[in-house]
Amino acid sequence: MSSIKGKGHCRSCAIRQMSIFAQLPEAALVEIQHFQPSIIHFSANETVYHQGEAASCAYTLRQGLVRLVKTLPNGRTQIVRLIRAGDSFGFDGFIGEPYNHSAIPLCEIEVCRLPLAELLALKRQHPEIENAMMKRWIQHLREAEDMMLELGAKKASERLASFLIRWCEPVGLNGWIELPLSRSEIGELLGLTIETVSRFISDWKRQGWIEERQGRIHLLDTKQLQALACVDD
Amino acid sequence: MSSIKGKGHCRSCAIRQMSIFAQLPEAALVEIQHFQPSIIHFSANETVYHQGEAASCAYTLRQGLVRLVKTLPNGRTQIVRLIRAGDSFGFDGFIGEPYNHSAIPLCEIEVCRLPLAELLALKRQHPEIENAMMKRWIQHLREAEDMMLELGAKKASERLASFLIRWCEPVGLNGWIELPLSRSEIGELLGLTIETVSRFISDWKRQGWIEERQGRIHLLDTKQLQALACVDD
DNA sequence: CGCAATTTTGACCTGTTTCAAGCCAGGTGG
DNA sequence: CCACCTGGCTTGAAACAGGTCAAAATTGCG
Repeated sequence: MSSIKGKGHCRSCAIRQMSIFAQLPEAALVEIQHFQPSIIHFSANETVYHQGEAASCAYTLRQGLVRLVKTLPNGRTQIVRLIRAGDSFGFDGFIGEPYNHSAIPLCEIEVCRLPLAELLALKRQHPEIENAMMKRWIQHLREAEDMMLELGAKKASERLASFLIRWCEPVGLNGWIELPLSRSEIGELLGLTIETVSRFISDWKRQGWIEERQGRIHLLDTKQLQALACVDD
Repeated sequence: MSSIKGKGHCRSCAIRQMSIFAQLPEAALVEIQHFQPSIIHFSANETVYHQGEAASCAYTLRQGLVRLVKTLPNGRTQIVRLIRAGDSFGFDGFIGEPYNHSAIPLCEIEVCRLPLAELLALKRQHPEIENAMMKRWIQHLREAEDMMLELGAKKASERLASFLIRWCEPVGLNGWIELPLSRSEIGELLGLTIETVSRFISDWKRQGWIEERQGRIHLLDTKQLQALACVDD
């Protein structure tokens, strides 16, 4: 079950530097002490909010990984974005619309729940917040465009190679990194079946281009993957 | 060739009501008279800006239709958004990034070119502009998510039916409406080949579900199309 | 150890692309 | 005014990528 762990305080927040409140000056942090969003824990697959629900809060992810998923009436699904610590999501209420997707944790997570009304007021008063939110929306729009290119113009192996390269970027392309997505979740993200994902990964392991141990992955031959991936620009 | 037609004046702009300046009070319009963006004409397929170019201006479309296209190094392309009159595009410069896509007119167009530096200043001074831009970004993000679902989770016929229904919505689903996209442009948008698009459209014409004359289209049996489309919610 | 869940693999099938003609409408020039 | 050309659209046949279904292998876990 989800559990409220108490109230958050921006002043002492460990991940504030990664959030939309990063640029707020110390003075402002004192000033907005009345703003105490709830800190909430969710376990894996325990939905934070459902597609279609009225959107009265946005969320900032403090720990873990969340997938934003859209579902078709016939049950087919598509992951439209992965959320990492520091990222915020669920702003549909700002335009008076219900949530456009469901938010489902990939593992145990901790979020900071931000009532939109209060957030709106803060945003008005502090241009730094305003600005940070704007930048993130534009960035997300760019990422969404990139993803549409992946889904619309690339083949299975190209999408998968490109995904692995992007995923491993933080470790410079030659270290081990956690891959907390199951085969079927990778499939949901890339518009492929679990079998297709598994086949290519197995094949590339046999080729010696990647290796995997206990949910961690390591790219050995990025040249080959890069070539497969149809990398843009 | 593109041609500059002069300077725009928000006060007398015919499409201001549809733009991000819609909510500005009359008083503000007088106040910002120094803001005179260029009005520019482009002919069909004459690129407004290229993917990768430094982004120093955003644009508001005054007339016509624009496609935002991403291109892979191997030449494959994907239309990531269609822009209609009143819509703005090309804000990548706000986060210091080059354009993430190319903007190419589908027909003769007229745009209002907004220098980002000036727009940023206006946005700071006038919360109405700020707010209107925010709403549009959120809306575009939602539409992008919808499109990812289309591309990732739907079959060819489902994508096409769903596209036609959305396109014809403005005329209440039983009038004639302009369809200024060629088969190959529809394909680029939906991640399909021109042949696949043509086959389904021809088939549905034979079934008597749609008709088409001189670039205009008319849905006769929306029930059937709706069923095909896997309509969400 | 033994069970359940996930992943892998194989065989087969289907939807979509690819390649190749043919068609049709609109525009041009003889 | 008509033959011709051009570009977009349609249609068919064959190839192929990826999906589906089913079974086996592996992994994680109590």
